[in-house]
Amino acid sequence: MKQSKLFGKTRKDISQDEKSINAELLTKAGFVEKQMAGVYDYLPLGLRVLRKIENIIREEMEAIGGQEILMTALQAKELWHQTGRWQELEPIMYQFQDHHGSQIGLATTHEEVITDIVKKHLSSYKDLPLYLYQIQNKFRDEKRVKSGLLRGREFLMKDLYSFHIDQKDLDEYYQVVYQAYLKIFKRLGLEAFAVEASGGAMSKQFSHEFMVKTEAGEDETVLCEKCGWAQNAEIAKVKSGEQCPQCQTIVKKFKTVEAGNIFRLGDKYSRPLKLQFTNQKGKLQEVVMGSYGIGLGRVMGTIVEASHDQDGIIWTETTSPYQVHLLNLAKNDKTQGKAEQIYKELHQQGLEVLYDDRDISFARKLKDADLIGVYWQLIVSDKQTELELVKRKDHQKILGDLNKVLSTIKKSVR
RNA sequence: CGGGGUGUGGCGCAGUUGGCUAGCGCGCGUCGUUUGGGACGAUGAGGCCGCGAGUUCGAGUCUCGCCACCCCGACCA
Repeated sequence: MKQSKLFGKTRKDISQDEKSINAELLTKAGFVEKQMAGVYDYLPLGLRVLRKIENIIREEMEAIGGQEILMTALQAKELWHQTGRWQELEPIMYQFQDHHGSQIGLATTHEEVITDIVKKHLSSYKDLPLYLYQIQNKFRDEKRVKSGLLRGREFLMKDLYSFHIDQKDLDEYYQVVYQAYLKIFKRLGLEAFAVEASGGAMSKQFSHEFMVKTEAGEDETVLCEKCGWAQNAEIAKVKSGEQCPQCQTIVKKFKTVEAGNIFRLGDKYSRPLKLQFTNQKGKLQEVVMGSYGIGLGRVMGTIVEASHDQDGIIWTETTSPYQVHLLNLAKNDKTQGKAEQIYKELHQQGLEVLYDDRDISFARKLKDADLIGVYWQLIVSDKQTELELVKRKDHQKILGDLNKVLSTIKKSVR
């Protein structure tokens, strides 16, 4: 992609009202644009990152047997009435009347709908277990939005729902998802750890939250840095400064962001909505359910919070909007041609390249590149005869010819 | 839900006790000089001062009424 054609410019100044680091950097770098408080548009760079996050999550969902579907955001009151959540969620659900006088709600979550859909296609124990997921927008009329992408009113979320014949089967799959989640966050380049939490409005049974350490976080977690034991500070029996119940190390309290969560729902939804199946003995029985979420925008915001410096964002290898940011600092024609050639070559090698071909000063190119935060920066210039490959993460520099550069990048990508 | 604040070129902001032609920075256009860490000069385009009413010789500025938005706190993924 030639940067001269890229939609979305970097900006030096943005509104002083924007307090969060993630929204500030993402806006300055041209990844997102705020439409309203807690509602963000994604520009080309931002969407590329979102897609990368999405693809990693999708791959891991498929790997544990998930089948992707897409449910509606518009939902009728009737369905929600049956579980009692039309009233329960009234404070955060967008509810309104359409021109026919029907009561409609925008989905805050999809347990009711998925249960209703599955009911139409599930009848026997032979149909179980079943794993369905979607990546779709959720709407929540938060009393107070804040922290940029970390708490929005419209946000993209991956939600997986599982259906089982009994609690035992759910418990086993719960562990599978647990491991898949750890893998997802690892692939995203985030250091996440699972903490025990109460199920909140979703479930009465124990659940887990996947937390990432950052000052921008709204949650507090008691964590043992040695063995990884952790609990949500709200329900933790062990307090900061006390000994870890597993390894006796002193535990500490950290601010964290909840990037994902998993719940055992049991029959909370299958009972009121009558999602039943015929068991081996020919009798009707309630399906046992689980639900598992990850907020994609929140993940994106969390990466920025957890990985940036004074100059800008530092994307992780797998979430960087492009793999390489090629910077043309040349002014004479010969080097200009060299940059063009390298751009074509990298492209042929199958690498995603953002090529800064703009006719502006070198200083602005470097500033912009640091702000945008692509994982690798590749600099072509008159002064330096060799190519300069810079890892944005630690400013580690590698000088060499194109072959050396290519092998370094490819080795890093694996 | 409580508290605080803001609406002025595309963006960020200033605008005094009401006063004359509404400014500054960034960005954008043109020309020239520059080129390894946000270069410089010249020149140009771009405004229903949130909306409505009122006071006044005169309103961005004062009064009243709307509308919209933002930040902080409690709460919540």
